[in-house]
Amino acid sequence: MEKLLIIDANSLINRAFYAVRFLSAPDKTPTNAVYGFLMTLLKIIADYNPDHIVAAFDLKSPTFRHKMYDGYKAQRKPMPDDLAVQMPIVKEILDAAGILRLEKEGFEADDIIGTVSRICEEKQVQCLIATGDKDDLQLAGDYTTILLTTTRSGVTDTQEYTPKEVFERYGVTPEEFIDVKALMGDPSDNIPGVSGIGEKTALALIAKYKSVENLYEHLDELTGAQLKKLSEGKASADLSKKLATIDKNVPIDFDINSAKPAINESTELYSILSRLGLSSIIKRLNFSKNDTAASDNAKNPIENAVKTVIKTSDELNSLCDKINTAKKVSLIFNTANGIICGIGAAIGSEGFYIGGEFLCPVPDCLISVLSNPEIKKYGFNIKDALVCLYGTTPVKGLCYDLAIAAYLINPARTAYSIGALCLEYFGCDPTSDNKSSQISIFDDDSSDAEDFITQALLIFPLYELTKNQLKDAGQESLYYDVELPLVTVLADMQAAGMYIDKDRLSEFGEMLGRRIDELTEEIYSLCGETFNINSPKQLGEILFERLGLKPAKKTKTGYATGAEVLENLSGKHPVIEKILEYRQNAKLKSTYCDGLYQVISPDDGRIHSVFNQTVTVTGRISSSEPNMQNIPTRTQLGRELRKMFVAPEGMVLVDADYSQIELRVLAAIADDEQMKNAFKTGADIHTETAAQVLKIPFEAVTKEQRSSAKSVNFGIVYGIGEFSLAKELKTSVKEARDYINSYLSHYSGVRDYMERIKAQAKNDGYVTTIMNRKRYIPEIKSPNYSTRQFGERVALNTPIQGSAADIIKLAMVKVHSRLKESGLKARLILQVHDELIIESPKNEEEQVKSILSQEMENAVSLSVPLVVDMSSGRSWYDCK
DNA sequence: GCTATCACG
DNA sequence: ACGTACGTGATAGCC
Repeated sequence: MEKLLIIDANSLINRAFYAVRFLSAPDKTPTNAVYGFLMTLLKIIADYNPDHIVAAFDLKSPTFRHKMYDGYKAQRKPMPDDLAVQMPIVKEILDAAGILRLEKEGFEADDIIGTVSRICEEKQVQCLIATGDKDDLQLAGDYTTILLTTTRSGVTDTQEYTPKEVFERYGVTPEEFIDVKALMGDPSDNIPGVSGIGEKTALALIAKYKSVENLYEHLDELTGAQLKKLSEGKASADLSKKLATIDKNVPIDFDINSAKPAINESTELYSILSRLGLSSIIKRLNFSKNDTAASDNAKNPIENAVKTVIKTSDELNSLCDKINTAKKVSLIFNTANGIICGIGAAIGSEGFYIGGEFLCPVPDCLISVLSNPEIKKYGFNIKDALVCLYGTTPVKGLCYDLAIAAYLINPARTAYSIGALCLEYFGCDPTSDNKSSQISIFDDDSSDAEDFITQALLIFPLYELTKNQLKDAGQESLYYDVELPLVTVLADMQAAGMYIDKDRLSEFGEMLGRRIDELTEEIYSLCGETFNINSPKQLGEILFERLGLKPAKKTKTGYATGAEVLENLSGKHPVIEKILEYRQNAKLKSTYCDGLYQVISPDDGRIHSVFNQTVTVTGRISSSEPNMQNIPTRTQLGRELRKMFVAPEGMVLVDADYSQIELRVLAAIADDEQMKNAFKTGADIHTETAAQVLKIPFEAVTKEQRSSAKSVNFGIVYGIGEFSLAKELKTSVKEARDYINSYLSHYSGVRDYMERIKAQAKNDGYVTTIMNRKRYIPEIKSPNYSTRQFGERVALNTPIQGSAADIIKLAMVKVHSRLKESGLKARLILQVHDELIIESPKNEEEQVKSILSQEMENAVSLSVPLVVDMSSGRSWYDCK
């Protein structure tokens, strides 16, 4: 007999969303409901092997039940956004899979399902209904079986319900199930039922009387409370029965033969699934080789590889010979604690592993391979190895870093491991496959060996795919001229580090410690109690309960006690300013004095921050362990810390920072004549803005007016809102709105740009920078207002912040190479987004300054000048 | 492991 | 009626 499967799509998707932990695609689109739904669907298909499949959906529009009863589903909360965005994706997938979708204005999925099942009953076709809701149990019939799915911790369990099972489980027939619901109601749909009658009573009554109507005819047989409840609830019971009854006569065109193929493994389906990163779904389907090769690849790209672990120096020598002949090798370094403890290498489909025992020191044959520019190296996170090899082995011929390529293709990726990339591009992860297989040649002490060989082997096939993607996205120049050379620049900076005056740092820390102790005592005494001032929870209780201050703001967990809140409270109680000072001192001591002290290298007394090239979504570099990009400067006390960062004897620090780079970038990409002119005159941009927007002479601009203009200039770059500007300016929303309007009518190019870039982001799904750096913005299509607003601000800001990042990165590459080719000892040691710091011998200072200003100001050619401010001094503090 | 806070551009 | 300026990283407290 032919078998038709009907999917109660909304029900299954909804269940899947709550049953599967949060998952997301590489572009951050949530996918847990999609994934869970498809897993359930595939399991049911595998278990029941239907000949036809249809999926029924609810529509947003009101149904006949809403018209009948205002309260219908009235209390239902709107779908979470993370779920709502997945609905259209599931539809897209079903369409691509050739699964017929049914939906009908004015009806619910259940009614469509009922109608289809009635048609099946009439035609005597076996009908299976996959759902997560018991509502459909009323549809069970001679030819109709309900598959009630429950998903627990990712495992789908199905219970079959034929009329027989319904009766065994509930003691009523499927039709009577409607009457049960009419009595007991359904809180999730807001069906009232009879107040005071629950599931147990309803089942018992219907088992005995068979229907609501018959029950009311025999009401005289009942007594007491039950009689009272039922008498009073008759109208409600009648209404509820109507609401609970599934309509089996929905006017739909449904021809069972239009639901032909079970699942069609189309190329389109493959591309959607791979876009979403749902490789485990892909694996379960049978896509043709052509599809999986649609992006040029076979399933396991390294199936026929040969793997060898180097055991002797002779073998290592002959490997090096091989590499010298091949002129091309992929390398993956196993680094830990600044030491290379292993190298995976591949030449074509031959993979090798060189263990740590051969690498301390690195043997000459390997050094000559690494430093030979003729031998092309394809790597992954090469910077780590460069840092390890710094000073002993110059590495030349770096021609690809896969991690960086993957970052440019989509900077929002969370996982950059080779395994994760392989999963994304090939639908399988050979690096994790290894772990389960037991291959005897690897069972000695080299447990890492196979993993690194596998990774090295995977670099080539991933290179082939990613390099084409870079080309298609127009990112070749960004990659080969900026990001790839930058790997070496960052490695050099990281290896160089920054010298710090250790003793002075600890003295400063002790000073702060003494002040913190004083403040602690004062705070305790002012509060009449000791507590942990560092605990926002305890502090909140003290301030807002014990001292009775007015809690201005709330957080998820309690009272907000941030600086902003406290500042508004200052004057209300003497302890507030003490707490603010305490906070400042505590922050400086713990994060900076103690934190930095711990990471001073015992070898050279310098701090070697890690510069991350694949972290930010906008293209900026980030700095960590420690973060050297957030050393205090805004307050005098904090700024003192910069006195600790010094150049060693005979050297100076040279500091160059771009003046207003983001606003200049904005002027250029928005092509705003007014703003470009403002920069061309060379006057202070904020004063200029104030003068222009307020239509007053430049000389007449007051400090306050300049400050407001500055806030607006910043705000524009971030995607300003009148509310936030009002808060920033401490003025009314109306005034803020007037200012923005006045600003935008003067800088009309900026206004146009804001509209243009948002439309573009909506249309393309991404925005780009001047060098074609790309960021996807799925949020901009969100049905949720604030999410979408966020997307719009990001669309506005990313090209600005990202283009500024492009520019300074290019400048860094140029400065680095100029310093090298000029044979200078000066070296770049730090980048802080719009600022470069070079440690230079005193006698090179002038030359260094000239290189910095030339290369930074001319890194790119914009329609506005780029201006660099330069300073130098013995300490970072002195660079002002 | 998450939240609140605060340091930077 | 709602939320409300972009991008980072480190620390401390707390579950």
